[in-house]
Amino acid sequence: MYIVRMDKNRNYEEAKLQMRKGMLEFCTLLIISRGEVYASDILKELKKADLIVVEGTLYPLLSRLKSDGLLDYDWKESSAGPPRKYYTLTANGKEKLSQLKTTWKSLVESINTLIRT
Amino acid sequence: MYIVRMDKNRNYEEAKLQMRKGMLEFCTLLIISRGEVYASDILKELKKADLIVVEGTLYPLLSRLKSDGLLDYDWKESSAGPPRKYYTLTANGKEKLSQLKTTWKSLVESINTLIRT
DNA sequence: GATAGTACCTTGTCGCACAAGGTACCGTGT
DNA sequence: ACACGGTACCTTGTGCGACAAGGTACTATC
Repeated sequence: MYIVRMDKNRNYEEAKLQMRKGMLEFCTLLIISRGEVYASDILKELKKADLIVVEGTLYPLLSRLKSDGLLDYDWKESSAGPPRKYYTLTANGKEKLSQLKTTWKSLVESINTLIRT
Repeated sequence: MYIVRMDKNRNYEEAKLQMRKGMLEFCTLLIISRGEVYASDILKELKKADLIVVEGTLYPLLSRLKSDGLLDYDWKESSAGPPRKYYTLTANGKEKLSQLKTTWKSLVESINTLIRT
């Protein structure tokens, strides 16, 4: 006898309609899609985009994305310091990102319409 | 002897750097700025913009904005049904909205740059 | 005076962003 | 050899807010 959990907040079909919640996720995927990066790189990029994030936010997010199968990582040694986790998008991650891009565009469209009216 | 609460999450100076959290707030202010509306009107408009919201989300939000001095309301009778609360922006609300518009534009800029790169 | 429609609001749950703190690896200086 | 400063990973505890579900109250119609 199994109990089926709906896992509401990981429902990616509905995520389409909740873009505001996924901003950070979207940007993170976006940054990773541009090339292998590790956590500190991502933090730097997010800050450039005025999306303030701290480690305590980013690491759990990366773990979530990993366990959702959107990300993968490889350990690579650093010339100075401990090894780093370099993240890449999986096929699912790319798929997801492309959906999010579409949603993003239509959200921007909608809000710009609101602003102009 | 008073205890001073910092009330972290109502700090509107920092809100500039946390746009993603304020999407819903932003859109709500935007909608109200276009003319007197009541809750159901706002819900309809938000849904048009693909920002799914339910009553249980909107009412507390409106109360928060009211107690922050960004909104005001007047009771008006309806031709059919109970009276309605029609919301308007206060001076502070207009000020806040104009800040948020600026932040929104620069956020869109940043993300579009990320997308293009 | 029941029902249907509209409108406002509250309660309980859960995920997430954050602050703060913790572990571990590496090279350099003494 | 070992203490340190720098880097990188991760966890724990707190509070807010989005949501689902349920509740109150007013109006008109049958």
